[in-house]
Amino acid sequence: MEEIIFKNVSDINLDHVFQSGQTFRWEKLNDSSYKGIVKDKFCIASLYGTDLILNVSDGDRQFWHNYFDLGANYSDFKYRLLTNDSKIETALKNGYGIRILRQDFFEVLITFIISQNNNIPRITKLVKALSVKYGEYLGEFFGESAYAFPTPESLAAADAEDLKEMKFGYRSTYIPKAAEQFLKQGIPEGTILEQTLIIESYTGVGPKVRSCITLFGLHDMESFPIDTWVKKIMSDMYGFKSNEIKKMQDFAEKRFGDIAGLAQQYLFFDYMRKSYKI
DNA sequence: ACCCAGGTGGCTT
DNA sequence: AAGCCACATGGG
Repeated sequence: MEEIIFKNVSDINLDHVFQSGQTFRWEKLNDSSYKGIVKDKFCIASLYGTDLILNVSDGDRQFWHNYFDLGANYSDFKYRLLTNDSKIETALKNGYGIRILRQDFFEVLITFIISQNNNIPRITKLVKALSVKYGEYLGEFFGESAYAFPTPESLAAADAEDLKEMKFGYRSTYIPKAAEQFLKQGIPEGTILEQTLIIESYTGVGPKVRSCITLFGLHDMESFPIDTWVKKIMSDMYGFKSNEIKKMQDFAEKRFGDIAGLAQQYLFFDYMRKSYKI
């Protein structure tokens, strides 16, 4: 294990980063630390004041700098959101340390296919079980065997019947199918509109899951995923009816512009936290 | 026994 | 284009 230190990191809080429903591969250890697996690396991330300390199996500083999106200025983002909409202030305060991680596209594709009509604790369990069964063994890590997220090849070869036994339910057939399509097409390229069409052509991917994939897997900060929580937020805060999805999208685009996805994360995190009382 | 969770596919108006 | 409904599973 090697240590990487990023000093004076602003706008970061590990609970906010890892419990905002963007990744399902990090586990809380104590007040200041999480352990997680990213690609074929494991990591213990700790925050002491404004110093982000990583103990990692692979000390590639640039990789982790990119993963945590440390090149971006989130104070500026928040300032812009607030000047456009004073109503978002509470959510910005409660989720001040959210950052949009730069995650692996394929992992995001599969985990958000799993996420549909499901809840975060259960998604986390399923993603872990999937990694244990189909992912590469990385070694012992905090007294536990660590496994990478499965490769497209291994999931393309997975048997849907096995996935059913693992309780993936009706999503079982979607997973090998998606992996197979990804092997043929790779990461979608072109304009965001072209990418959108490709991503929604996956079975089990509709507008909401696609939106999460472009936001978290392609770092398209304009994407504004509307799930059951966001529907509630949009009706409680802004007076929309719960079936007015198109109107909500247009509103978000107008009000939050090129960082609507980030605004969504602050709102989602704040509302979900209050409802779950985590 | 119902309702809900980071919804979607398929079918019917 | 919009409105139903089935779909697996587990927790409240």
